[in-house]
Amino acid sequence: MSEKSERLPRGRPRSIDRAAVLARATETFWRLGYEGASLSELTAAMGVSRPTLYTAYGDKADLFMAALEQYGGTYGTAPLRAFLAEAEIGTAVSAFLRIAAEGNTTPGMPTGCLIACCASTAAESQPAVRDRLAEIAEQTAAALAERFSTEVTAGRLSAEPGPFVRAQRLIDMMYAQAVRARSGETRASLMADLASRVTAVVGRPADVAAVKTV
Amino acid sequence: MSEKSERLPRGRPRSIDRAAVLARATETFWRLGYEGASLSELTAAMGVSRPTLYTAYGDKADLFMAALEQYGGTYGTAPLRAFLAEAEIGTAVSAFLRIAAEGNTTPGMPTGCLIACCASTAAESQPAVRDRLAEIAEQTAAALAERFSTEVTAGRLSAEPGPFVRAQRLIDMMYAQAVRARSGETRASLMADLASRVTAVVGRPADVAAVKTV
DNA sequence: GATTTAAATTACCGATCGGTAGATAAATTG
DNA sequence: CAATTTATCTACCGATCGGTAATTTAAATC
Repeated sequence: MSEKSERLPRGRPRSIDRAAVLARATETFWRLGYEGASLSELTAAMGVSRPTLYTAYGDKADLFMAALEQYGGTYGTAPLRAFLAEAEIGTAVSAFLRIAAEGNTTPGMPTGCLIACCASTAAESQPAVRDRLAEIAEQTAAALAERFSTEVTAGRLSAEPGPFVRAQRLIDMMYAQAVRARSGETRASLMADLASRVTAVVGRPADVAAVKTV
Repeated sequence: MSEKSERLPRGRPRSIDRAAVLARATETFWRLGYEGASLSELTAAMGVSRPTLYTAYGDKADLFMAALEQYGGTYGTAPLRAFLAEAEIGTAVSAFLRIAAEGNTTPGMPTGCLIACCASTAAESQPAVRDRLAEIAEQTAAALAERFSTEVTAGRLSAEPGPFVRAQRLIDMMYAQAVRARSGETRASLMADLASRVTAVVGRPADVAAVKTV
C-alpha cells in the first residue's frame, strides 16, 4: 500500500528544478570552459544565489562534474542514440555524424563540445575529469563496437576493419567535428563530406539499401 | 659594405632569449589552458618578472597568441612537416599520424595539443583565437591537399575521394588524437590502428611500395 | 667617460576570484 | 497551530586575479 513516492523527510523539501538549473550551469561551462566560468557568471546564468549553488551541487569542481554528466546524458550521447536508433548501419553512421554536427553548431548554444573541448582542456590539471573522459570514451566505443559486431555476425559488414576500429573512427570524427566547430566552421562545412565519411566507416554509401545483402 | 646586422637603435638592446622564454609560456598555456594559466604561474615558468612580460609580449591575450604561433611553428606543424618530407604517400600519412601521436604524448610535456584542446576552448570567448585557429586549419588543409593532388596527377592516387577530403580526414585524425591523449590515452593506444587509418586515407597500406604503379 | 635609451625590478593597484558564516523564509510533520 | 527542518538569501571573508607606476640597472652611442 506504499505510495510510489517515499515519505518526505520532515523539513522543507527542495523547490528548485535541479536538472533545469544544472543545465544552465552546463551551458556556461560549455561556453567558457572550467576556469573561464566564474562563480558569478555561473550563478547569474543559473538564477540561484551562491550559497544555494554550494548546498545543492557542492563546490565548483563538483558542479563541473555534474555538468559533465548532465551534458553526457543529453548532447553528449545524442549521436550514439541516433546511431542505435537506425536499422541500417550506413544510415546509423550517417545519423551519428549528422547529430554530432548539429549538436556542435546549435544556434544560440556554445559551439563544439563540452567534453571534447572544455573538459579535455581541464583534464590536464583535474584527474577526476580526465578519468571520467576516459570512461565516457570507453563506454561510447563499446556501444558502437557492439553494434558493428552485430552487423558483422549478421553478414552485413565485413570483419575488417574490426568493430572497435570502426567505433574509434567514428568517435574520432565526432571529436574532430567539435574542435572544428569551435574554430568557427559552419554546420554545412562539418557536413560537407558526410557521405564519404560514412563510406570510410562502413565501406559503402549510406543510402544504399544493403540490409538484404545476406 | 653594410654588415648583415643593422645598426643597433641606441639604448640597451634586449638580453632575454625571447623564443626560449616564450616556449616556457607556451608550455604553461598548453598544460593549464588560457584561463587556467595565471600570470604568476606564467612568470614563474618563464623566469621573468611581470613587467618584463608585459613590455616584451604585451598582455595575457597577446602572450597567448604569441604562444599559439610559437606552438604552431614547432609542435603544431611537426606532423605536416613529417608528411611533406616523405616520398611515398602512404608513408607520409603514416608519418603524419605517428608524429602527431608522439607530440600528443611527449613525456614531461603536457598531453594533447595546445591548438586542438586549449585554444579551441578559449576560442568561444576570444574571436582572435577562433579566427587564428580557422586560418591554421585552412593552411594545413591546403598544404596536405596540394600533396594529395600531386599524387593524383602523378597517377599514384585515385581521384576519389578528393584531395581536400583526404586532407580533412587526416586533420580530423590529428584533432581526435589530441583529445584522446588529453583524456589519458597512451601513445601506444593512439598508434593502435595506424595502418588501418593510413589505408582509410590513401586506400592502401603504407608499407606497400606503390610508386611504380603508374 | 658622459649621455642616452631601454630592459628589468620592486612594490603596489582596484577588481574579482572561489568560498562561507549567520540570518531569513518556507514547507513539511505532529 | 506549533514545532521542526531545511532551502535560500544578504553580506562578507582572505586570497589571488590581471595589470601598472616609479625606480633601478645595464648596454649601447657619441
